[in-house]
Amino acid sequence: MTENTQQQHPATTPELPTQYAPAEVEGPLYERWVERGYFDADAKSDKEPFTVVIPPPNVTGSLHLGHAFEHTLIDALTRRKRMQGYETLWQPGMDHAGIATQNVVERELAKEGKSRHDLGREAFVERVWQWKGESGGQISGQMRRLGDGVAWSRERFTMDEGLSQAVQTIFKKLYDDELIYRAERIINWCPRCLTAISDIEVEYQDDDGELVSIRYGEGDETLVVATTRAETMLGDTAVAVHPEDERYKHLVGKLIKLPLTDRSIPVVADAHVDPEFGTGAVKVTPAHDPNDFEIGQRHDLPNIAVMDEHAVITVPGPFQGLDRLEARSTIVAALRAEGRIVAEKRPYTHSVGHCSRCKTTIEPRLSMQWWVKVGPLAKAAGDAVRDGRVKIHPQEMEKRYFDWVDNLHDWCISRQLWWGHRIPVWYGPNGEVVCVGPDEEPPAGEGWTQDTDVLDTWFSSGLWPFSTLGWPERTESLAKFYPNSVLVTGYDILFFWVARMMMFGLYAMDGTPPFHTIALHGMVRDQFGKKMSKSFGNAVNPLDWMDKYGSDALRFTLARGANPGVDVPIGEDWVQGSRNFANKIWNATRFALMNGATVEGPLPEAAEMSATDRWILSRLNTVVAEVDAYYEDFQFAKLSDALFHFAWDEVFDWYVELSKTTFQAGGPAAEVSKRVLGEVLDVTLRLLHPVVPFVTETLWTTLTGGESVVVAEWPADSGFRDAGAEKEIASVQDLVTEVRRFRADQGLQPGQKVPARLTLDGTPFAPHEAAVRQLLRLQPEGESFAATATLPVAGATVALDLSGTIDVAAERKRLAKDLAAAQKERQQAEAKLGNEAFLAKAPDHVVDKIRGRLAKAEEDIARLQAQLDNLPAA
RNA sequence: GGGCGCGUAGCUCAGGGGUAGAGCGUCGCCCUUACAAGGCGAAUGUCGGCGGUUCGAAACCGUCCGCGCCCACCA
Repeated sequence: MTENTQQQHPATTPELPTQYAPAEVEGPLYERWVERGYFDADAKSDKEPFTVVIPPPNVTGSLHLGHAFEHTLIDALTRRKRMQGYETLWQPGMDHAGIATQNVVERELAKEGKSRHDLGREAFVERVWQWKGESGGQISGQMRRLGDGVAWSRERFTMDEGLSQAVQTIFKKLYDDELIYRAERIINWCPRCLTAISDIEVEYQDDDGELVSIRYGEGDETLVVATTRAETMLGDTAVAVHPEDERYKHLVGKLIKLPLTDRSIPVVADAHVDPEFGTGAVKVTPAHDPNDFEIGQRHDLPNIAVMDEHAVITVPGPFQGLDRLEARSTIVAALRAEGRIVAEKRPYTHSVGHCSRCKTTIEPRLSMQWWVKVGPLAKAAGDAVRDGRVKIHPQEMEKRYFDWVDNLHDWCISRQLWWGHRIPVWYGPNGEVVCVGPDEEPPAGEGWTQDTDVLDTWFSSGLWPFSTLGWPERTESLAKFYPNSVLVTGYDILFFWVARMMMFGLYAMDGTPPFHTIALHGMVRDQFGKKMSKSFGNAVNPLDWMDKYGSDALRFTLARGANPGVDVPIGEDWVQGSRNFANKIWNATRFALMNGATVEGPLPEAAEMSATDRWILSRLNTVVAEVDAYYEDFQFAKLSDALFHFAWDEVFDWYVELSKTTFQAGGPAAEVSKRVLGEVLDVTLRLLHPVVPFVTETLWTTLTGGESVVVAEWPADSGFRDAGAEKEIASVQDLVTEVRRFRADQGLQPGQKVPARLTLDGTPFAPHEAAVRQLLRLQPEGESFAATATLPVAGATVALDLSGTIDVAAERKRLAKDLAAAQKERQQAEAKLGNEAFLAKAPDHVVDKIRGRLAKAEEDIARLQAQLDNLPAA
């Protein structure tokens, strides 16, 4: 350190090369953090806890940019809290993701030409565990690369033993409370995955279909029904009409012939039918449509299933063995042959449900399944948000949440899969249910069999906030870290996961909601705002960008795009920009080290500091306060942007540049500035650390000699503000900018020295003369000085000797343009101030602002006029 | 069919009653000993259209147009 700070030339500063090479430093830094136990969470600690769980990634492969984004936000939050002195727990783990993972492994098997049935259940599950090992390894590798400060020793998996215990315990509790039951209902069946899925696992999309109108009945007693799923007619057990529909009143209660069968079915009156729609008569297939099922229940109709689990027709006869699509066209053809198609098929776009995992069209099917009775659970979950015990951020999302929990149907939790938590229910020889749970063995003897189904994967992830802490055991960790402080997750799983955690958390933890705040983020999109997907070819492996630009660059880019609840686009150029920022911080710190910036000891008294020093410290503390406020509101984009501009624009481009002459001159003023520069960098690096942990760690430890910025103290606003210094430096900036502009306009090479006479009216500018001269390459005036351009800026005058090189015409034109603008500005301001209504109604600060604007305009006019007058004749 | 949100610089997005902002991109000049992954300077918008409220509207209200998302049992 000491050696380092004595160096004067970059060539002899071996510790920090001129370019930041992230790939070389990130990996070792991360492992050091882990070894030192920074990320561990101690349940016995006296510190206030800060808990956040990872939304457990599915073990279906590797992490994508969406995970990188989410992890960046969570990691930044916890790193800040850790620096603030909280006992932080960032709970890691993964999700077995039942159907998703099973599908992935089945696809792998298919490559070998095998199906899961070739292996059998046990071997298949073994195979999935093997897959889980590989996928899990990749995922944790990516998390380390990203810098996720998780408590690795506490890593959990939704299928590990403790969590299985939790699953069985809550299942039993719910069953005993009659909140879990078994019933035969219409469920969403995926004929490809061969399992039931819950309502939210169905994705509806508008598909093109054909609506055919079919005449049912014989002779006078006929009516016409329309359908897009003609094949289901084989299972029709009624035709329904509206009770008030005069057209059909005479038929209600009668039996009419069902075409293609030897059955006749009743016409029933049911208010569900919309008489305005189609013909006003609806075919009723209770075994294959949820609405029809309900009509069937109301009218005591039989349920006739016509398809098996593969959606193949099972009704004996000509259609048996056809799959549903073949059956559809074949049946329509047969009906047409009988003259029963009254209106030809017409194209019809309608909403069709698809399996969210494999996109296969769902077949509604009557089936015996296990259900969670959600009523009381959902009520509690809604109330917890309604009464403010749990906050949803951004608040607009609350509406969606209420919409969901207030209108929830019972949750089908059984899945006909092999990978997952097997349902802890045994059936006796006569099919009677014996439950179960972790503490009960099934009765000894023959004939008892366990349910072969597994639970919906969200059943176990719904327990995540407390199952990971040891529940149902009343562990120290549970006491310390439940409820979670905040949940950070995507709005896309608000219903799947968040609402379920709310329901289960409140239920299992005696009414204590699982978290205080739910912070929802958006989805990562490509640089054009398009959804990322593998098939579209715009998906990015986060590792590629991390290898190329560093983890910090990726994290900073993602954080900068993170407006609450809004999707975040990202493109490679932007990551590159963030890498440039990291490099900029790197080099600014090198500069500070080379110039002997110090971090030891108290800050100098205000009276000892230059206006430049006071200005930057004033700004620094303002930024500290801003960043804190933004963190509390999950405004990652804002806080990242504030830090970016403060560091780059204010500290690096102005403070450092203005201080160079001070450093060069040496003496007491230089010592003061060295301390200030050290302070500013020290604090800025700490502020940046949660978002860009790696580069800040290297720089901060080098600068301060501290152990690690991970455990450094989070900066506090000292309260220091100096409005006078801020104003003074703003004036200096104006002066410098104006002269730079002039130089550029006049085509003066940036490096070219120009003799100049600086007249600094009043004291404020005098101390800055040396800095200004250096920044602007202004030399002392020579004997032959001939002022050819004069630029008075807010109390200062700069006369430049341009030795006749000035382009007078161009400058005159420019000045005239500016003068016109200033005059217009003055006119507008005068008009406003002359407006009675404005003066009467506008608030004082607005009026003052306009007055200020007028004054500024007048000053500009005077200055510009003077400049014009001082221009030599062309 | 309901609900929510969005249309602001070439692209992606902040902002939100008191003179239009950022990043990236573009143009010009510079390797000025922290940094060319850099410095300095510049250009760029009828803030989707039309009405209304207001002293003042990109912002608030209405309406229309164009997008997106969520929910829903339209056969």
